[in-house]
Amino acid sequence: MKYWLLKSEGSCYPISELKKDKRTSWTGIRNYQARNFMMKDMSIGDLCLFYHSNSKPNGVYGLAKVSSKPHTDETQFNKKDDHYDPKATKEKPIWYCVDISFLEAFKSPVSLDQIKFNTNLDGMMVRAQGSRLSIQPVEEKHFKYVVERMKP
DNA sequence: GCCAACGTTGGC
DNA sequence: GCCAACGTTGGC
Repeated sequence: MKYWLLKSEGSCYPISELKKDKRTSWTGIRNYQARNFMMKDMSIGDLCLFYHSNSKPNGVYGLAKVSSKPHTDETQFNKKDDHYDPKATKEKPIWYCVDISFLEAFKSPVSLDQIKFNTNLDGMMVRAQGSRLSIQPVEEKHFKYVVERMKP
């Protein structure tokens, strides 16, 4: 069992949308490191912190679970999609994604400020300056601590 | 809206 | 393979 943090722009696809959809394909990832996490390291049942960036406040808004093996991200072939990649072909896809399922929307988010100033979360990747990676591995102790709502 | 950090591209 | 230029992300 592994733990992850998935970033989404709050205005783009918030946890409330995932709650409605129940399940979605995590498409549009166009970064090799993030893609490789999905292709090689994620397993069905892994738990994910659902993080909103560009929000007020930024932070973890809920939980999701990996619910499929990696498969091709169809948006790479769609010219009308924001994430269209002209270099990708059906024969040689470049981008992959997994499906995730809704687990929980927090009543109140665990804000980035709370995460930053809590010594129990020292070393958590999302705290690092300039950390732009949209899929991040999370240590079990950090995951559990956030889920327990920052209580000791 | 600004801008620092960082990933990607492309010329050499 | 280097690195400058450029585009994007994301916190503020």
